[in-house]
Amino acid sequence: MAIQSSPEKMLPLSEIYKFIMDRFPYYRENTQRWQNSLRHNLSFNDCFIKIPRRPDQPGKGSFWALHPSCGDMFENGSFLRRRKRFKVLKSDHLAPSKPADAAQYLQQQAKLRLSALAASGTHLPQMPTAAYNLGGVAQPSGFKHPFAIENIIAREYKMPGGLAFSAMQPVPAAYPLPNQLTTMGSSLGTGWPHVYGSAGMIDSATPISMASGDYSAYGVPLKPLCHAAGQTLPAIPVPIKPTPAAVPALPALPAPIPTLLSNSPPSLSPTSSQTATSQSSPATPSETLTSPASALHSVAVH
DNA sequence: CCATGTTTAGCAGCTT
DNA sequence: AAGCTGCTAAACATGG
Repeated sequence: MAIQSSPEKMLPLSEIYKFIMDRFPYYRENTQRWQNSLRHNLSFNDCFIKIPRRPDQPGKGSFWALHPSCGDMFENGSFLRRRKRFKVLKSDHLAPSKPADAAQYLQQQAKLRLSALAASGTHLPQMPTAAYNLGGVAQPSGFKHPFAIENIIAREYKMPGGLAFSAMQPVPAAYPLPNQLTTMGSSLGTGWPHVYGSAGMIDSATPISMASGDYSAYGVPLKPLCHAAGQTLPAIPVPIKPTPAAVPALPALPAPIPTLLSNSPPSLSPTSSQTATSQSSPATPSETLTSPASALHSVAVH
């Protein structure tokens, strides 16, 4: 999420930390645990690649980006669980494989995107590193996917099926919606559609039309959300299951806090496949704060 | 020194 | 049941 929401589709570790903590109060605690996990996942997963800093970007550590070919990795647009393990193939010639190439590629694409934005008169991000719109930016389209991050983190989310739940703090989110990640990636022939697809919003005033029939009674898309034009659209945190009760990390919070990428309790996220399919009883607030386990889409290899 | 990055390991839950 | 996935812990290396 953090990487994808950044203007250049790459972020230093510290910015990823910041992104997570800004959005998900749960992760303002026990930082050592999940940050270690995050680092582990970044290095361990082939879907994350390191982009060396340019000389004019002094600082510690590299930038992290998504591998060009990992676009189809997540199922149904959910960040919760990968469709399959992403492994870099030797035969993957469509996308840059060396970090240096990837860096050049990213920067090139970012320029393309920016110039396209400029040409279209689209508002450009004022602060590149803060482009996850922490201040809250209205989405250009009226379409609000039920799984949209803004819906998930809205204080009150009403499930299509009528199940209401209270979500975390009203942190405005600007995580790209499906309509923002449409065609451009593929039109550029990048082989990195989910990364650069956001450029699609530049000139695509037409959102992906999502007929109501595309959703089940529980708000689960009957059609894959992220494979319009064969590409992966952004996903949102989806809880798999409730976690054992524990002391709430942030007792002051009025409501459960969705965890970043996975393991958030069912009550938190309408995007939960379990919520949508088999899980019917909402988790208690205490459950919601127990398992940080989440987010990071790691691949544990055994 | 501390943040960052890599690697190994173990456990739990889920999928096949 | 076996394999896979996700999370966490921990040790260690590296670099600003």
